[in-house]
Amino acid sequence: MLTLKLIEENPAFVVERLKIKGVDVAETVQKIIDNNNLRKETQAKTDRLKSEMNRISKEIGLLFREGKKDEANKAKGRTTELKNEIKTLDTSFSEIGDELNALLITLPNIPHELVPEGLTEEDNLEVKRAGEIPQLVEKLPHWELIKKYDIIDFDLGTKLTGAGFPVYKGKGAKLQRALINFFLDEGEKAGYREVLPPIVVNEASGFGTGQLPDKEGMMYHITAENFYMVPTAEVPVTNIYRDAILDEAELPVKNMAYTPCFRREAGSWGAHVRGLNRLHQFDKVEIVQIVHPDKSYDVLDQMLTHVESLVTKLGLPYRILRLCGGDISFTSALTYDFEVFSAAQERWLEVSSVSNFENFQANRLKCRFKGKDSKKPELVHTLNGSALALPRIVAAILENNQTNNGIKIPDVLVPYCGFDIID
RNA sequence: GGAGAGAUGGCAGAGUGGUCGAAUGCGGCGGUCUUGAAAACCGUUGACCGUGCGAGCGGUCCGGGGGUUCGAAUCCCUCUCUCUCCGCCA
Repeated sequence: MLTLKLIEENPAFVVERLKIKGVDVAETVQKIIDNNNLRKETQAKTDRLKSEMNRISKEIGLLFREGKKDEANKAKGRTTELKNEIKTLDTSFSEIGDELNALLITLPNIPHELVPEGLTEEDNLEVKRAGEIPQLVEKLPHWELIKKYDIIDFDLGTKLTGAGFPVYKGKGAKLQRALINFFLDEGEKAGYREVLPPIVVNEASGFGTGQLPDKEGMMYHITAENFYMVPTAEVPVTNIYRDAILDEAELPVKNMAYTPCFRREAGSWGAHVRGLNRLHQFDKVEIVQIVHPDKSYDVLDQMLTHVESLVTKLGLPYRILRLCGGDISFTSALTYDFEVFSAAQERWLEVSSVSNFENFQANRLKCRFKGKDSKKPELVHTLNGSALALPRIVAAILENNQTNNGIKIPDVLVPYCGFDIID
């Protein structure tokens, strides 16, 4: 969430900038300011009364010690009214605080100045395109290739679970494992520490990274324990640093994790989501950084370079898009999407999304750092990106590398797979 | 799943109704001594909110929430977590 300080100091700026995200928050911002003023007034009042109460309590303590029981009991009488007043004020104080919070969490992050205007994905800005689009004579879409070579089985997954939960078989399974290991090894070379987190998380974690309360519907909910299955490793990996005060010297913190990801994707099925294009369960390696506020945009570039190296090494044609105001996520200040071209579908498929959240997530997480000379802890900046999500990469590899003899495995993956062709 | 014990500052650990934001030790920071360092000694050492230009002042926080009391780290209820024993089990 946005910091109260920013809203207090520059309400017009907040309202103006959020128009780029297609929302008008003028009313909410005004309510927040009013609410905050009321909160301050209320606190000033209660603090005064509490101070008085503390004073009397101490006096009573002293009187008892000196054995002046009558005087002490007399003093007690004066506290009854005070006590009631404090209770009433305290209640309204916490109600005001709850309301304020409820308002604050409805505001999306302020988009960075580079974010293009526009409301739909049509308005995203292509900033780079590279790689050769293969010219195929005979092109089968991946959903036919997987049947032809018997490597991924959707029907079987439907039998075991339901639609969108494929079963990977033989070389198909091994290709998954190869990609995961390749991505993790590349991440390690780039300085990321591997973590293997839980893939179910509690409510506080869901809130910390912004999936809750708004996007509750995206996650599978385990109601018996009130746990959620992770839609991305971002949730557990970022929440490691919830309620943490880091030493400035520890920054940047660079973590990565492989996890399966679970998404309900309610109501988002249609013609474009055949085969591997959209799943309820898929594999992904995620990179996460926690950095000094001054460094976050350099780090964003660094992360883009890393993701770019992955698609390049896999030999996939790709483009990089800077997301426009309407397409960028609620929590992000600046996001770049990577898309690879899948030659049989003749479509660009999103395989990575790299974002700088600035201090928006950090404020929810209460993740701060303290410098050697700084008195006050300061919010960190958080960033994350997929590096990479597997299914669409697999789709593109299968489609782009198909030959009459089988599907050629990209050179970098051959050592991981132990075979160079799927036939 | 059954029985019991516990949760205190960065860590260890005292504190069972009042002057406790909390002894003590370790760690951290500053200083004295030293060519430098170590040792020793002295000082210092949390977060949040409000208020003030500021020094400061006021409030809240001893796992979370609620209660008793003039007053709660301390008593009661409840939740979560940790440990020990038993059962089950990869």
